[in-house]
Parts: sequence; C-alpha cells; structure tokens
Amino acid sequence: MLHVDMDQFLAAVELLRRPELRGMPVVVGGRGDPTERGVVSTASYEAREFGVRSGMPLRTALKRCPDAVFLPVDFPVYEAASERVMATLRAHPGAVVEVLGWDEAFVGVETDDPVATAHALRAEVLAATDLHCSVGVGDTLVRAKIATDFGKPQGTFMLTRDNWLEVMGDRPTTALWGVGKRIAARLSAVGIETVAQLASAPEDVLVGGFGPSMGPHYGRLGRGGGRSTVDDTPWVARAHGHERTFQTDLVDVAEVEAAVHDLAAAVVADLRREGRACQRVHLKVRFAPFFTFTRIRKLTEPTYDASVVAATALDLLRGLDDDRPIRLLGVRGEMVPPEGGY
DNA sequence: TCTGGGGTCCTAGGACCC
DNA sequence: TCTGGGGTCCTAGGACCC
Repeated sequence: MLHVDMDQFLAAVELLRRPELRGMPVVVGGRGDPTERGVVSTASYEAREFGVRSGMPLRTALKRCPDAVFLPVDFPVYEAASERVMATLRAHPGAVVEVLGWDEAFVGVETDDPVATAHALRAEVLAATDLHCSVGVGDTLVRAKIATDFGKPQGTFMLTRDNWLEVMGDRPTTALWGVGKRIAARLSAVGIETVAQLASAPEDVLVGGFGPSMGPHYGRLGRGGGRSTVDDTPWVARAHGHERTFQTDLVDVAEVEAAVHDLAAAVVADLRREGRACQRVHLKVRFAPFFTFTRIRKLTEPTYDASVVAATALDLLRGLDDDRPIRLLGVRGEMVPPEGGY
C-alpha cells in the first residue's frame, strides 16, 4: 500500500494564493501574530532551515527567524484543498483511500509496480492541485507511513519486510509511528533504545512493562508489523470539542462563565450538525503555570441543550475548587454512539 | 522556549452487583 | 484470623497523532 503526505501543506496552500512569498520563510500558526500565545501549525522549508518546527510557540519561531512571514490559520481554505487532494486520490483507478488527516492518506491499490504507482499519484495530485506530496510504499501501514518521511520532499521511498531493519534498526524508538518521548523513556528503562532492540525484545519484558495489549503492540511496531490492508470505511466522530487559550489568564468569574458558555454553544452546534446528542461532558482547564486538569461527567440523559452542557462544565470547574488564573478552557461533548455502534 | 486545537485509544482503580 | 471471583460502569489521566 501507499501513504501519501502533502509537503508543508498549510504553507504550500498559502503560497498558491500568495506566490510572491515563494522562496521566503513562511510560518502558518495561530492568528498570524507571533507576539501572541499560539503555536506553529506548519513552517515552510525555508523557515525550517532556521530551526522553526510544527508545535513550537510562535514567539520562539519569531526569535529563531525574525524575518519570517507569519500567517494566520485559515481552516476553510485548507479543508477545501484537502478535499481536492482526497478526491484526486480516489479518482485513481482501483484506489481505496483511508484518510488520516487534512494532508495525508493511505492508498490501497493493486499494482505490480508500486513505485510507478507512487509516481503516478504524485503527478496526479500535482496536476489537480498544484501541490507537491511525498509517497511512502510499504507492505504494512506502519512501514508505508514511515517510508514517506524518507521520501520528503517530493519523493518516494519503499520500506518492506526486506529492508526494514537495515533502514530502521539503528534508529531510536521515537522514529516509530506511535512511540513518543514518554514511551521511549519507559522502553529505555528496560534497556531498549533502538528499533532493532524493540523488534527482538522478549515478549514477557514488554508485557511486564506495558500490559498484555500494549506490550505486544510495541513489539510488533518494532518489527514494522501490524495492519496491511487499507480501510475506507468513513470515519465517525466520537466527540467534538472546543478549547481556547487566553492571551491573558482569566481571573474574573464572569469572564470564565462567559467563556464556558461560548465553548458549550460551539460544541452543541457541532453535535446538532452531526445529529447526535451529547451524553458526556469533558472539561479541560489549564491553570498558569501549566497544569492541566480534565474532568468528565455523564449526563443523566442525552441533550442538545447548550445551557445544560455549560452548567455541567461549570459544575465540574467548581468541583476543582481552585481559583488560580486560567490559561486555557476546553469543553468537549461526547456523542451518543450511532445505531449499531462504531 | 514556555505551549494550539482538533482528535483517538488505553489503563487503572473505585463503586457496585451477583 | 484476614479475605472469592467475575463482571460492568464510571471517572481520571496518560500518551499519541496531525
């Protein structure tokens, strides 16, 4: 199967409508003001040369690259571009497309020459959207997904059972899709530093450290194993949420209540669009300095009433009994599962 | 350096039931 | 004294991804 990932997607879409910025360092994130609280969504390759990365605070990006052009995130435009990309992939004969996010998808297709198919897909996407992508070829989802990184930018790379350990064996476990800093540290604590070590780690060590489900899962990941078929079943959301980071921390009770009401109203609007009522309310609060709480409450009956959602969230907030300034508030509504479950 | 906003899935532990 | 066994539901929180 193949994994298609757009190159510097948000920045590339912005460059389509601002060609005069081509060749300059461009950073897309937040409201486009690098002195505000916010993070980098995508940096152009020129900006990456200055050390600017996704997820980095905008203020840090500004320090690293003072001459960068900072642009606000414009969701509808990226959504439209994403749909053009996905439609192009689906139009490829025989393609089964599993969308992973705005800018990436797995594509399953029967072919004797997957690399040629990868080149064809890249050309089709470029022709239809003026956007470049990279493609990974693999015999499992994990291998295809990781292969794409080696193809970037504008390239193709193949990762299979045959070259997996040769390419990945000496790399740190964080090179794997699904292993972050924390899991890597726990693996390190039992002497596992590299992909090859994880691949050959005794089952009982992994089960002992990570449980009967996740332990074997990490072992399989180390070997590049896992699912090998693309599933194009449409994705059904479990929940919708909204959160907001305040430019200055909230101390005023009325302001907090107003913010929770706004967030609850946005959540309920999403649920109405979905036609599925809210059955559980999640509250997320970050107090300065950087301590996040989440609280969950099941409602006695499902609701579309924003004031019920807001009142529940506020009750959860009061239950924390903490009057420190609030940096972030989030309200999430978990929906009643669809008929027949997920 | 000092943190977005949208999500998903897994685990642990307590309450409760038979 | 010193403690079954199985199950479900619920909440809190960890970890990861784009």
